[in-house]
Amino acid sequence: MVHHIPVLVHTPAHAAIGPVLTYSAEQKLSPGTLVRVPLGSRETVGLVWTSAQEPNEAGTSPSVAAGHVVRPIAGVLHGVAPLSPQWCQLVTFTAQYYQRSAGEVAMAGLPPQLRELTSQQLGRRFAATAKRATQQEPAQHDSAPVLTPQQKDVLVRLEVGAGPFLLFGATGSGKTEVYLQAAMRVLAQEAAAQVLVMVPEINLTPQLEARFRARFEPLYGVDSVVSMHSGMSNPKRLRSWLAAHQGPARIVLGTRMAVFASMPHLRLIVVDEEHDPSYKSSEGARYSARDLALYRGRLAGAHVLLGSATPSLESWYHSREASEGGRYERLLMPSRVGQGDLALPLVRRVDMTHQPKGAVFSPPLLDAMRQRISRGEQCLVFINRRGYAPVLHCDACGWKSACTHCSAFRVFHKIDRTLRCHHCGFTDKVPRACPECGNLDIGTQGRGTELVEEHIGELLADVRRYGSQSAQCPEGEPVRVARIDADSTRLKGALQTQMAAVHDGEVDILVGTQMIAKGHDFRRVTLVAAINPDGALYSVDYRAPERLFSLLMQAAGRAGRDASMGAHSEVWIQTHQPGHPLYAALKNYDYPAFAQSQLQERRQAGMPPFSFQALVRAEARTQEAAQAFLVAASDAARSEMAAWEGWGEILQSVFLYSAVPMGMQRVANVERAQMLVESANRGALQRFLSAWQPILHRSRTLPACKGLIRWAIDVDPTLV
DNA sequence: AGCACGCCGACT
DNA sequence: GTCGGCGTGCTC
Repeated sequence: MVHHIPVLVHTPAHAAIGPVLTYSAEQKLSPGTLVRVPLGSRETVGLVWTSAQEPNEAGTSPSVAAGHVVRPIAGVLHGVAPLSPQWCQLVTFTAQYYQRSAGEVAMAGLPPQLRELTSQQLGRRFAATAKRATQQEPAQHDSAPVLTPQQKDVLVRLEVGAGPFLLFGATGSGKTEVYLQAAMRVLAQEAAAQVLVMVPEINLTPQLEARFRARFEPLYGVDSVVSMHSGMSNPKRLRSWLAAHQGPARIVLGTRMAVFASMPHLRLIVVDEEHDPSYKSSEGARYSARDLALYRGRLAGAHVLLGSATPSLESWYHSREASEGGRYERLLMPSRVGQGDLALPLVRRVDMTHQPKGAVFSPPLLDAMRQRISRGEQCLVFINRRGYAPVLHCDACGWKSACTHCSAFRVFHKIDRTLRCHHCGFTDKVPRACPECGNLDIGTQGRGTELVEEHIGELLADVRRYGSQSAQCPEGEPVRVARIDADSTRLKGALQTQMAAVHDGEVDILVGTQMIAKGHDFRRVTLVAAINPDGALYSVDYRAPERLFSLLMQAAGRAGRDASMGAHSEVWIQTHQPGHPLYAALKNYDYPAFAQSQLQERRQAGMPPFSFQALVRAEARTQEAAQAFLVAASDAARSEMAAWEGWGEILQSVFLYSAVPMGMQRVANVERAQMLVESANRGALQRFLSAWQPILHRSRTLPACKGLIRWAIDVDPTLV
């Protein structure tokens, strides 16, 4: 008896190939089974799927396009249990909601090595994982600390409530301990229970992993805590995946990709720093791991706990009182552990309009830094651009260091005397003279981390440090400045090494980008300074203010983590807008006030969460082709759908904006354009997008669109 | 997405 | 004379 088997393979949504392929097999195969199938001239891994077709008179056999020969399955990946119906449902939902093919989503959610290994190799891996799990070595277990009343209260509410929960907790209020104990309770309640914990960045996984390992490995054995992120080698990733899929992994820690981890007994999902933009994928299926976590939680009957000191406006809005329509339960942890409310650093705003013109560091800030350093305390300096100066320019002829491939300026890196494009990577030596007119006197514009590092070293060259460890040096020691940014941490492990140096007190001033605001606690830092954060106040990106607020709150959390120093810690903001409401709210650490004003603006402007958006992006050889494609596709949508029965209402509620060049119009000689689609009704937007997909695909071939390279739909986009 | 087939420029 | 660029088209 030959059966027809529906199979998903890795193909994009708009490929000419069907979303589900049909193969033949001797035996019936249940959905979720991994198989090897021939595809064209190659063999690839596929996933047995449930037929999307209506059952016909012959049963449930899926339809095959006329004239196609059905090829037999090459083999089954024995040893790997089928993916659960729930996991398949998560794939289906993701594909539908984010307008991609189920095959693409499914295969992207599986470890890459699954596609490369043979059935036998996998079988061996499978056995190895199972064996490791049985070799449990008892180890000293890290006992849980005494909880604050706030933490206890939150844990009780987690147990009695249904969720989803939004844990609104100040930096340092002990959110991680809540995650640990919530996980502990879930695991204790049910023999096979599993917990998924997500963090926004790879950098944050090692320290979290260490804490979870110390707490759970002694109780649940080796492999009971595994990580999943893109920085791992493929074999390690497969090992973690198998451990989660088979059950020995009780805790999975990871970045956004971990939301697709196969966890048959998932009971709790934690999304730490839930507001972080990294949860939104920016390539392939552009999913939001936070949103998918909520969906998956509902599907699996698992509790979902979102945590943040500065929640996303969406989550904040959804956690309003249930009587006002809120859907999440808001849990509060306002104060820092063991220190009371007094321990939050004082926020000082320096009015730069009253400071010497062009000063990078205002005199009062410099004085404050001098004092701290001479006492042996540390300072953190934030600047949002890496490199020495964002632009090089010639006064004589007006030449600027534009990138020849992108609509951006190339950044001057003094360290290796290069001009580098941060968008396409195009790099060459800094010219000695202006390339246009030969003028020898070319200057810099703006400032980056390298310049600030150099500059602060010079300004404080005379300061001597009399820390406790330099007692043997009565004259004191010179100031040591370090810089941490994407350039200084390019090498593997460099970030850890540099952070360790700061912890060990080998650095007095740390200059860096946002990178240093996240995760790491610096016990001896008592002053945090934002040199020039105003840019976000005028940005075209309507989410820039909330990102700035969140960054500054996180930065403030870096200061005064040590109880003895907390009392006099300070956050300095150099600004030309000292009266701006954002800074006023920050001064009081009043996120609710900030969120309320932002939500009010969003409501008035009809922006998310009061509307739903999608963006179609097009990339082409020329800007004209990119826009022509978008215009053609939207014209076709309007004219074709108008004739469809029952679509009047949908078309009326979906608004198509005009095609415009993207903010970064050209990258690596590719022109980019976008078109915003908006609706107050999520369902209408969804139905429109699904129906639009084939029209978009067809528009590609129009003569006016010659030169189009690719296009993609981005649902709930973050950049507008 | 892969991978093959296919038609035009600089090298052994 | 070949190697190799990536443009178009196909895969159950």
